[in-house]
Amino acid sequence: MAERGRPRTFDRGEALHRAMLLFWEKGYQGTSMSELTAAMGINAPSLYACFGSKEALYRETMALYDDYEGGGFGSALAAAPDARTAIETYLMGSAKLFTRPGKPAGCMVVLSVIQAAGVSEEAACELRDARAEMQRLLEARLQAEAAKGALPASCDISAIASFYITVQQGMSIRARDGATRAELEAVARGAMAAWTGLTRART
Amino acid sequence: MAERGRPRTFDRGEALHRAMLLFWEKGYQGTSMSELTAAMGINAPSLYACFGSKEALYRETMALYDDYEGGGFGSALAAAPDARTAIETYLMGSAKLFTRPGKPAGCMVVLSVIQAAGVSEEAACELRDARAEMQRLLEARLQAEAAKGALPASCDISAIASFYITVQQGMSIRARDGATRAELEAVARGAMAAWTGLTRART
DNA sequence: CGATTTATTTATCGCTTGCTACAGAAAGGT
DNA sequence: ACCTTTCTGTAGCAAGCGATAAATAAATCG
Repeated sequence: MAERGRPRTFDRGEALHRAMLLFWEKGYQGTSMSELTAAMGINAPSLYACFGSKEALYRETMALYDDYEGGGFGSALAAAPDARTAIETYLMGSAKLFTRPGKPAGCMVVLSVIQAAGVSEEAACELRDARAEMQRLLEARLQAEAAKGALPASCDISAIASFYITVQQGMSIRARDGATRAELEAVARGAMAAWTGLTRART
Repeated sequence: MAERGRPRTFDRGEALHRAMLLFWEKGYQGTSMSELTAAMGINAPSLYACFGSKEALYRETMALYDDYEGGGFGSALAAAPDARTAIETYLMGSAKLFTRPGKPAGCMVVLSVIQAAGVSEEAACELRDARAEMQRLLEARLQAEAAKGALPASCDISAIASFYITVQQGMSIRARDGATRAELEAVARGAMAAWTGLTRART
């Protein structure tokens, strides 16, 4: 079953990647079609034929980000020997991810809380779910630790997860504001200083 | 020295306040002139005559926010009996500020890291300075505590300030994402659990 | 009063936005 | 060869953007 018709003259994945970098940096509304077509090296009709619409393209770049840029945290959390190490790895990994040279600072999913303004309600829900998923992952890891008996049954797992998620999201903003990797790592270490207090059994 | 010419038919402060709420909620690019004029109850020429341009209006709303909405933290920090209480008050106050019913969620200055996209370089610097000012305030309060001898001389004051600023900025995002005041307060308490570890003398 | 000053209304301006109609080009199918 | 299918470039759509020109209205000044 060979492909019929005139073959595409550009690499779809490469074009998608370039679109992702633009959306990541400037948000949905902040990125115009002319910027997109210029960066992707194609004309508007090719973009629409290949991706459907600006919003569909945006959602696809978000999925690409989830898979290749923001990813790996789920397995990393599971692989860590204990929950404390898992969360520390999560924060230290975020510090590195948020400050990679040549890539926009901060996390595309986190910043989309604001950057996705103008997108449809449906897409906004998708993004919100992606954010909630991270909280769910953290809670699951903590729950597993509690099941092992390594965490007091009385401690508030969702509050712990919420705290570390908040720190990580704050790191996204700080990265956007110019914070270096070293600064973010110091923040991560600061957050880990709360571990003992957070996981102590309730009185 | 009475005023010459036809008097203005709208209240400048009231119009500015309404513009602030719009910019706060939707950001600079996300707010259009037609939305502004509709919300302010005036026509475009009145807006330009009174405020100069969309960007000038934006900067003026930011100043208004600084004075009346985000303000009070400087004096609150100084009034607290000790640095720990000062920071706890800062975070708990933020939790309240970020979730006031009838007002956009989160902090206008913090969210401007992203929401101010499209604004001039000069205005962006102003906003960045406003953010840096908060870090400076926290550091000054910690420094004062250290001068009293209530904080080990060896602890890293800028790292402590950086950590709590990051948490507060993270809370802004969480608020935008729908977090309740109670959730944010739990995060604030979580951050305070790091205090002992952060302020312990270095080994 | 008339002259001056300022604000308001109406009706745009030039430009960019996201998007698409159309004609031509390059492949496979038969 | 010819037809079909798919992609590409040009050219342009309606709508909205930020901003303004011109005419009118309402105040003070002399």
